[in-house]
Amino acid sequence: MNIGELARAADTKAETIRYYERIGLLPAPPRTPGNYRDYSAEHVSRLAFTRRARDLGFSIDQIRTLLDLADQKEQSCKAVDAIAREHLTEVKRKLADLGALRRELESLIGQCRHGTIAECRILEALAPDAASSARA
Amino acid sequence: MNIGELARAADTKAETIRYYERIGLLPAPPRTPGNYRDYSAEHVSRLAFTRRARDLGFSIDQIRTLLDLADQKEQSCKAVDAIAREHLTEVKRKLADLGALRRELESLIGQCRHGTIAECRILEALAPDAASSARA
DNA sequence: TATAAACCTTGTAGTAGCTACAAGGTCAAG
DNA sequence: CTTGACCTTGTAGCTACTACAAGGTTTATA
Repeated sequence: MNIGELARAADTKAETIRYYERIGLLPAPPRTPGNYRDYSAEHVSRLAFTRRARDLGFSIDQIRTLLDLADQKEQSCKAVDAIAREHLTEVKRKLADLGALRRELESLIGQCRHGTIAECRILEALAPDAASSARA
Repeated sequence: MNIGELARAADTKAETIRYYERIGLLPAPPRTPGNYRDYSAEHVSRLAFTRRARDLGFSIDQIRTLLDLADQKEQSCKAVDAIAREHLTEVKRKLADLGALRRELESLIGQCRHGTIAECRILEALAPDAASSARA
């Protein structure tokens, strides 16, 4: 299976696959006589795992660790759980930040009086102490 | 006022200020005889505006436009309002995405049975069709 | 058999928004 | 007059790709 076929199988781009190989996330496959990469089913599942984890927002480094862990069948899954929880915490933090941001933006927009730039409340609100740039 | 003072005044790093100058976001100030940048109050408020807008998640390009608009006092503030609304829409989209992500992660973590890697539900759930990498 | 289209190869540079150096110049204090 | 804290430029690094250029391979068709 060549790189284009793998790309279609795992819903990725060929360039991304080469990138993953370069950074050591996906093992380099054997080559055909014509120097094409020749992938197996193992590559497909490893790449599919990676893509799914990326969709869920795990970083490349976290995925690298997860893939390493996945190969140690006898170990406890504590470390896996820890990575997932760590990521969840991060997602919750971002949610809180974005929620606050949303409220701020809505308040900003709510102040618009549809007048001229000179009396624009949005620009005023953006200039914290509003010394000059929006009023000078 | 030199770059360090401006940095403290606008809660930024000197390197960031130089970067903003390089990309044309902050106008290049005059220089002292010793070739130090020499900033005025106008620079402080422009930078403060920029930082505030960055904190609210506006892109550098959006800020560039906002700063341009802020100088056209007679124009209507429609364009300003449009940029803010566009950004709010984007923030809402991200909130929805992150919310969905959070639910997925919570469900993932809720499945953990604290056993071995071989029976790890998190890893299983991450491998979409779970062909081999997590089970082979 | 020729040739063109559709693939593949490598390497490099670009994206956003900074941040972190290195190697050197300037300035204020003691 | 030296020490240390500043400043200068230029370049490379960060994340996770994406896009291209210049060339080689394979496959289909005329």
